Amino acid sequence: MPEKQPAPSSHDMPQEPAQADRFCRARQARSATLLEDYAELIADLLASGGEARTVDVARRMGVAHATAVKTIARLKREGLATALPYRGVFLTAAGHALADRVRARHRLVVELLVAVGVPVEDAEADAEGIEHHVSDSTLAAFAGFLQGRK
Amino acid sequence: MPEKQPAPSSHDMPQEPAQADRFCRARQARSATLLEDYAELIADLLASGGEARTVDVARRMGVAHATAVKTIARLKREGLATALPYRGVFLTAAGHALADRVRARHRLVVELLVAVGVPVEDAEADAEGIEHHVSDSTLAAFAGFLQGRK
DNA sequence: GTCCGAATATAGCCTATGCTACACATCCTG
DNA sequence: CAGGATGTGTAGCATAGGCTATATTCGGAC
Repeated sequence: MPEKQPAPSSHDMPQEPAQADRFCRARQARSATLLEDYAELIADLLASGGEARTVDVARRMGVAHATAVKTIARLKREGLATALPYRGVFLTAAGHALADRVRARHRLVVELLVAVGVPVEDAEADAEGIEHHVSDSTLAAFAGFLQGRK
Repeated sequence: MPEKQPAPSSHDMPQEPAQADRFCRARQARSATLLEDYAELIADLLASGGEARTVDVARRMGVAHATAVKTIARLKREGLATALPYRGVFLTAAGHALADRVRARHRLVVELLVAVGVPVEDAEADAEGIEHHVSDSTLAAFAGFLQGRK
């Protein structure tokens, strides 16, 4: 048995278990993404208009309303939201807490991007995807960096 | 008909179509993520070991080998890879091009994160998720920022 | 050359996330 | 207060991306 030779490594690669970990974490972040986005959006709608209608949520997410209904059902299942039939959607305490965390993260990511020279519009758009993959450590570094250049 | 009043806006919200666009783009990026990651990993394996075995791909992605087989089938379907049964996996020209783009993006993201103070380990981990959401505009800004502080 | 273990592939199942089409409620208008 | 527009919910379908369990094939040891 060739005893797993480390390969002719003409080119560095990360250690295998560390790499698998990274991908697993990225996958997990991806699956949390949707609920986070919905929670944030619903919180924004509640704050700005007083109510969150499924049709508004759907329009703003850019999906069919049936899709929004299903995702809201999942939010309810996970204890993040409540809704009575034909009334709007509301967030539980947990839902609000999640939305607050996500929003803070989003703002910081946008600020950081802008600080390094990304146009505001692009920063907003990219932040929508990036925010879900920013670890606490990275977030802290962002805050420190922004602080330092004020 | 109340003519869609802009809502008591106690709190700013993005324009609705722009926001939907952002979410759509984020969703699209998310669905491209997997293929990009696989292409990059396979390219790395080919470069460092000379061959990419499905078992290695699976181990490094942190998934069951059956999952890797399925995703590789999708790569083939999309014209990014080729594979003969029981031989390794190879990338087409398109696959290599994709891998190169992804790799360049990955490196730049890591560099940027490190430059603003993120520990290398965390930068590597977060970049795995972030890289798929960085637009060309943002990428260019990153490059400019790094250039400027050299 | 045969046989066994490792690698590979297939099959079948599950959940998440989209969609369209259809059914039912609500509410505003006249 | 009747009726239609609009909002809401349900049903059924598709694909992506996980998994486990079960073949198959390959390749090296003997």
